[in-house]
Order: sequence, then structure tokens, then C-alpha cells
Amino acid sequence: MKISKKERQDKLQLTIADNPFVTDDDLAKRFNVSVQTIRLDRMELSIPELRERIKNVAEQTFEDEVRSLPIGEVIGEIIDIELDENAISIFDVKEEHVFQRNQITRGHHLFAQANSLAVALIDDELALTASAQLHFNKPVQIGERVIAKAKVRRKDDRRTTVEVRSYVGQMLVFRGEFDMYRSTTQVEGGI
Amino acid sequence: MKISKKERQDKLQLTIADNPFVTDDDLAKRFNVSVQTIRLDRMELSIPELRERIKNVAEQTFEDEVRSLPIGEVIGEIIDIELDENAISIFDVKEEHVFQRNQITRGHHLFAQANSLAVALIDDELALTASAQLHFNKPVQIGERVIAKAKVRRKDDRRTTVEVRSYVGQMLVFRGEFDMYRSTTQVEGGI
DNA sequence: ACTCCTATTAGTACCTAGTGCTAGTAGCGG
DNA sequence: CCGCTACTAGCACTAGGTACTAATAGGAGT
Repeated sequence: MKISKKERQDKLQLTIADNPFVTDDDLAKRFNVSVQTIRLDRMELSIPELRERIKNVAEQTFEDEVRSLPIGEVIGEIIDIELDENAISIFDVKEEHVFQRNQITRGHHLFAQANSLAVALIDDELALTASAQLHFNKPVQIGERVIAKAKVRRKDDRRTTVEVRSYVGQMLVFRGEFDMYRSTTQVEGGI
Repeated sequence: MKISKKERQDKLQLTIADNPFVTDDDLAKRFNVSVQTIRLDRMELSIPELRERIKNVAEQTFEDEVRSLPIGEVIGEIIDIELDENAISIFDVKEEHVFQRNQITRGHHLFAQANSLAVALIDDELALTASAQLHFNKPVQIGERVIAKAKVRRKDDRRTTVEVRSYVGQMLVFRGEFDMYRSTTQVEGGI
């Protein structure tokens, strides 16, 4: 009971896509053909050998790691800061920051840029966000550069209120007001 | 100019951790020793061979993919969902989620968990956050498990309001109210 | 000085999962 | 019967190893 070449190659493609870890030998047994036939099939379909497939999978994740880990402590790049007064950071929206289906920046990246800028702005050992009001005014697309401008609005002995406005070009895309604890007095809440 | 065995093995470990794709040959040249020495080192340190290392990286991501892709783009893991009603997700706080200096979870991760849960809850093609009020009630430490519970509060023809409460054990650590756009009508703002 | 020990190097046979190449066969259409 | 496609078989070779044996250099201890 043999299946056609076309059919076998279709199934071969699906099988490898589903599990890149199968050897030619496995495939030969699965489809009741010789190893050589499998190799001819792979060649016709331009499917690389097992080791290359595995390496590709590994390299993908490795790149993702180096791309997302150096978040360091501030999201975006601070280009200007005067402690307890104001600060500016830029954040370039890349592929990993957007929803796949519509290429719109995921909200937590805009929040992260604004919030980490607010934290950096506080001239204190420890600054924690107690609460925040956020407004997402305009979707940000992949490839756009977001410039966040933070200003200290109010300050008393325990709290600081920071307002952050984020722009793409002249357009206000995000606005947030962050109520921040400072650490000199003992903290009872906040992040 | 030779370095000690101990020092070489320490550096070897770092080198491989940094880049699992190096061959014994590369390493031998880098440390000016023979390939055999590298192999003895790897054996003493129980470091598997190149192919195994690559395979491990690939298998990890492959597992991660099946685990995280079907859920799509949610931060944390959804354990229960009733569309347009309520949803629950869990998020385990690891090293990469905290401030280095105090081991407290960075706010945007709590926001991301809550916000992506709110997005997932909306039974619509496209859901964007328009605005949000956040309250960070208690710092979350590394190693803790955050359980976010989302409930739809109000719903009209264009907007849905979702409330998310996040707990560590019995303790409320975060509360957020998300005002969400739905896509059926054209969007004018929001993320 | 001689021995023991560790570190290192060298070399061989073998393994897997292949590539690249040549050659041969089976079945079918015209 | 010729030609074509599909398939199979075998050999040499490759990378990046494992597993093993053997040799050598240098120092510590006696």
C-alpha cells in the first residue's frame, strides 16, 4: 500500500514542521521508503538536514533572549535627566513589542518605558509606584520611535507625583500620572 | 602564558553559557590547549557536547512555543477563562522580573499580566486598552506566584471595562481597571 | 635520584546523521 | 523496445563528537 510521491512529500513537510527533530531514518520507516528517497524529497523541498533544523530553532530563541534580556533596568534609553525635575527617554518599537495580528505596540511596553523613567527620575535609593492613571491615546506602530517626557508634578515628604507624556513625532500617544513612594520612610505598599 | 586549570574551567563554563554554539575546536584555540584537554574539562564539568547543547536549547524553545503560542500573547498562563465574563492567570516571578537592588517585581510585569488578561477576556477580534487606573498595593518578591483575576464590569456597544485584581496568596498586591476598546467599530485611539 | 601524581597531549576506532555522487532496477506510456 | 520517472543501493567523505589507550612533562614527597 503505497502513497503517491506528491502525497508523501506533503506529509513529509507537515511531519517535519510539527517535529523538526525527526531523522531521515525515522521518516523512511514512517513512509515505508528508503532513506535515499527521503533525502531526495528533502532536497526537492529544500528542507535542511536534522542538525541544521535543530540549530535554526536554537538560534532563534538565542537571538530572542539577547534581544529581550538587556532590558537592564530602564526600558528605552534615557537621553536627558535632571533628578526630581524632568527626564526624557526614547524607545524604538520593534517586532517583539507588537501584537502579531495588527502590528500595534503592546501597552505594557509603553507603560514600562514611562514607569521606569518615572522610577529613574526619583532622586532616592528606592522608588516604588503606588498607583497610576494611564491613557493610551493613539496606537503606536512597529518601527515608530516613542519619546517619553517625564515631569515631577508634586512632591511631599513621602510621595512624588510624576507625569509622563509619550510622543511619536508631535503626536501624543500615551499619558500617565504615576504616584510614587520614596524609600526614606518605610514602605507599606507599591512596586 | 598559561592560566591554571581551575581558571580555564571557570572561563570555559562562562564561555559556553554565553554561547552554546562553540565547538571543542574553537575552545581549544581560544584557551591555547589541545582539544583533548577541552574534552576532559567538559567531562569534569558535566558539560554536554555541542550537538546536545544545541538540541537542549532547541527543545526548550520548542516546548515553550507549544506552551505559550497557543495562548498567543498573554503574559503569564491563563488557567481559566469565560469570554466576556471572567478569567484567571498565574505568573511566577523570576529573577528577570525584579529590580536587582531590592528583588521587588517591576511594575510593568504586573501591568502586563493584568493587561494581557484583560485583552484576552474581550471576545473580539481586536481589543485595545484606552485607559487604566492602577494600584500597586504591596511589593511582590522574587519567587512569588501572582494570581490575576479579571472580571468584566461594564460593557456598552464600543467599550468594555475590565477589573483585574492580582493576589499573592490571600494578599491583594495589585488592582487595575482597564477601559478597553473593541474593534467592531473603528478605533480612534488606544493600544 | 627515584617514584608518584596530575595535567596535558596524541592517536586510534567508532558513532550519528548526514552530503555528494554513481549506478542500478521497476513499472509504465507511447 | 525506448525513454522516463520513481525509487533503491552503495561508496567515499564530513563534522563533531565518544571511548579508550598511551605517552610525556613537571612538580611534590621521601
